[in-house]
Amino acid sequence: MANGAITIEDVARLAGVSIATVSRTLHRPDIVSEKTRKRVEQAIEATGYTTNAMARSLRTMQTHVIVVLVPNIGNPFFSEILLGIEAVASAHGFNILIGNTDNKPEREKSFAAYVRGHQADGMLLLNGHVPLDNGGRLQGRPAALPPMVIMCERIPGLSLPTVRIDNEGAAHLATRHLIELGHRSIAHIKGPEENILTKDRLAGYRRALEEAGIPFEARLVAPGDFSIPSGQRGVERILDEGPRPTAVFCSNDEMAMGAIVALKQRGLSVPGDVSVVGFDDIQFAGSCDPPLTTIHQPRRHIGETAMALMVELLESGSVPEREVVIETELLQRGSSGPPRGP
Amino acid sequence: MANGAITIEDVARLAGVSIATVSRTLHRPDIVSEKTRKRVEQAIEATGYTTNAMARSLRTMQTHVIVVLVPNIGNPFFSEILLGIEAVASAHGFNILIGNTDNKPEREKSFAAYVRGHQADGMLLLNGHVPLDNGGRLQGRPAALPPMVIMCERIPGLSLPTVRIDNEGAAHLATRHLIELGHRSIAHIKGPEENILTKDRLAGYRRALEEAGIPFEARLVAPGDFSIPSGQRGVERILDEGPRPTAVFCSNDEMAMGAIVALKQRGLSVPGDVSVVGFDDIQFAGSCDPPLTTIHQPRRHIGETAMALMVELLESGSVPEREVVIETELLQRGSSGPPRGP
DNA sequence: GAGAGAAATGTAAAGCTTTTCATTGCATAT
DNA sequence: ATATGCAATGAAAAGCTTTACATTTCTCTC
Repeated sequence: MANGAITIEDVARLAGVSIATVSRTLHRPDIVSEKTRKRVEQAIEATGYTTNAMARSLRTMQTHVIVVLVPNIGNPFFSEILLGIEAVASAHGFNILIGNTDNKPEREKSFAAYVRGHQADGMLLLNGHVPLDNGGRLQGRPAALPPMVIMCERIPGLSLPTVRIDNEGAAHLATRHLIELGHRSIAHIKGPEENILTKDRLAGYRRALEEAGIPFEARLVAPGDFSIPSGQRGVERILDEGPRPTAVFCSNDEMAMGAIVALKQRGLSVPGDVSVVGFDDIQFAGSCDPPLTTIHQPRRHIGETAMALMVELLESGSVPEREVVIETELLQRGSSGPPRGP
Repeated sequence: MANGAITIEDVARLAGVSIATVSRTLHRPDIVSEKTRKRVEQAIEATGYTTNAMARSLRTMQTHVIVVLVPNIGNPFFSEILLGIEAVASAHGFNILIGNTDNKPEREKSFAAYVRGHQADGMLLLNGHVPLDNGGRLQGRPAALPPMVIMCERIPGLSLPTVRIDNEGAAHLATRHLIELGHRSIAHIKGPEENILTKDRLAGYRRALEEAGIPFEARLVAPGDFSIPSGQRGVERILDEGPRPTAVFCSNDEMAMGAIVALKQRGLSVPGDVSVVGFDDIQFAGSCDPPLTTIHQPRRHIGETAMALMVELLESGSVPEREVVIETELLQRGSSGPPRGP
């Protein structure tokens, strides 16, 4: 950096006091006399001093930085959660370091090292798995886990504070909505195979069918990967393979938008011929044509809650082994309606 | 933190060497004998040691962290630029700290303090203005600016390395595209008033009209704020105020999508009655109905270029006073076509 | 086998802050 | 005037690393 950096010593010299007094003026102004405080403040102003955060962190063992592990910042779903995290973080004097993992284990580990290397106080996990290596250690660390809060996906077999939505319940709600409209042949486009979200949402879909006495048909379930094109492909596959369903429940909104594109391309109307329901309520869900019926996740709120839990965890030191389940909501918009009469 | 932290000293003791040797084993393994290196590596493995990044940073005066100031991470436009930054950063061993400013000066300053406080080596500015206070000092700092690279918007009167696209030229291209299709009455929906992007794109629009001998009509220019609803309002206002234009060039894609919604609501077809052209090529531009004709900005590439410039800046120490202009491209999709014949 | 030179290792300082403990200064009470 | 106590300040250690310089150990040559 080589910038003749201004240190606390420079300020002390200019103010004619010891460095301890400068530190106190900054940290606990009440215990320093008014006269010297003024002098010190002037000196700080004159020199343009700001405390070297590294040195402070080294001394206090606190960085006030929280790492957030995100699979993909490009995904607007995550970015709104980040806004919620940000808001609470900055209100409590924390900064967040966003770790874009791309689902690559080596990237996850590199960010986990951040916490281990004392560059961050804790970690928020939006990626659905803890960066643990075989020995049950976090990237080589014995036993004690750093402060962590799991977000959005259940991680089985690990008791860490968790914030999540009831994916199974919400999927059940979405599917029941279609059933109540009168649909009996309801397709589903899944998310990526290993994903827990995928499993939970599929389970909710199946339970709703079951409860309504509708037999589950494997033919009506297409694989997907949460992308728009995979939604298109999913619909095409289902249409090609048998009689047309009257509704499709997609595991996220992007795929639902892809599904609508594919249906339109085949000359089918939405919701006239086929109803489509998504999941997430992303930004464009209300503005596409037709506006998408979907499950609204209060993303901002999820982020806020998780960060609040982290702050509590850091301040109390204790680990509140708690699971917060955030309420979701079905937004009924234009893409779903009753099936065409017989 | 209170985690009986493992320090370099613990490793040294276990390996029976001095801490200097441990440090060297980590830093310059070539200058330590094979035998001791093995012993040290074993001790590191056994203790699960990782170097305390704060202490290292304090010593080396380098953090390998770059702050990126973003107005709004929620905006997918920015998030893809971030991916580009991320990619180059991690390839060079840097981490990025995303500073979501919400366009609030106090937040910008708080992140600028990060650089001043030696918690970051440099700053990438996506927000269009440098967090300078009156005295021409960066948040109180005299003279020397920290390493900064400006992205996406020109900042007048400041000679810092810049990466941007040619907004005026791209807007000109988009407008000329409509003119070449045969349109003569072309509306424009602007971005936020103070924004430089707004001005540049408006200028490009005007130049294209001028070159084609089409008189500029203030009536055909509506204000906007880059949001979907503002695009809707813009179109409604133009339609309400006079004869219908046959095309609309919007200053970004969100507003273009809003414009399409509003046109459809009025029973107008796109592009049959009115052509719409956007700007940015956001993720959903290709999947909406009709697919949006727009200016493609290679966002990832922009991010990569800027971060590469930053790395160069940090490594060479010199400030390459350079302006890189990234090429844009007109993507002709379904939302634009020739005007209906007379 | 001695000595020179190179290689390997150790010692200690520096980087900047916070904080404990000690000291100074002052006011009040005796 | 002296003692007592409190408020304000200072000196110095600690936090962990890197690295310049000093020292030791080794290798090779004569």
